[in-house]
Amino acid sequence: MTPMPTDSELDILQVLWEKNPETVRFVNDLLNKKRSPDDKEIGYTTTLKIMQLMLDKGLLTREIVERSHIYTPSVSQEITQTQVLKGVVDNAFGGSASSLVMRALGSGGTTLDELEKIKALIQEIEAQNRV
Amino acid sequence: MTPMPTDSELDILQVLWEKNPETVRFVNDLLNKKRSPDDKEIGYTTTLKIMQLMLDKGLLTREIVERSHIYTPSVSQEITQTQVLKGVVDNAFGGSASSLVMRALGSGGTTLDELEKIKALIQEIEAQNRV
DNA sequence: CACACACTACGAAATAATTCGTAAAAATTA
DNA sequence: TAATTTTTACGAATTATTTCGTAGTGTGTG
Repeated sequence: MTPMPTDSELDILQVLWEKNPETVRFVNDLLNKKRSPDDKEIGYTTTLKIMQLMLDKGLLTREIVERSHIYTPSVSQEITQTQVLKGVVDNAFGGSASSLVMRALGSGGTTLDELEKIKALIQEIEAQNRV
Repeated sequence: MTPMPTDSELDILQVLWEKNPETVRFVNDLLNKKRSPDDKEIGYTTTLKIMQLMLDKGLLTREIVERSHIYTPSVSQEITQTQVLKGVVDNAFGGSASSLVMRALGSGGTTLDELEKIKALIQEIEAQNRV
């Protein structure tokens, strides 16, 4: 299995999952656009270095198109998010996924619309379980 | 605000939230009992050092009882879990708490019983919102 | 062609987190 | 009371992560 991505690596993966595939330049520009204007810019070579390390670790693949490197995630968003979540459940929620869910729902930040979707998912899981 | 606890700090906080308040010896023993027998033991002074750092950061307080130091968390489980969750939502779920919830529910690990509790919580939140 | 520009490679510094050794002090035990 | 044990304090090594400077290479422009 690929190693757990670090925080900066997750920042980069999030860009690539959305915009995949892309160049270092593109990723770096977008990361800088996203961050609050008061903290310091990430240098281009910083992003480059991290993406090169991710390549070594097997988190990304790349191909050379017109002498520029184009990166693609080699780990899926779904698997990675599940992996991250498992880490957090263990590390901060005593292993209980449901207490994580309850905490997430309880601290606001979920619209009524989203609650509907979540209810629908629960129905689905229950139906699945009933088979 | 207190800083975000590191991974080892969260391990310790989890013990103290549950068993609070306790000594370094107790925490260290319990942490070692919990971990898989194949990875190396955490040394007593390691746990001691981290708890001392946590004291400096304001994550713990302590009092001296019969010349032994007794530690108590000075951050609540609820606030800390919310803080950790916010970090993860930003760092791995593009800021969407509901997609974190859906992922957590989707990857199994939730019993029917827990699903019921979650549904109840959703009802409650919806009722709240309807006011 | 010479210069400026964009890109990659890579070493290494800076920062953060974890781990432990050793010393000192106090308590218990033999 | 001497030896052993328990505990805290603290410096320092180790490991992981992030950051960047500099050099090299190729492209295009004036």
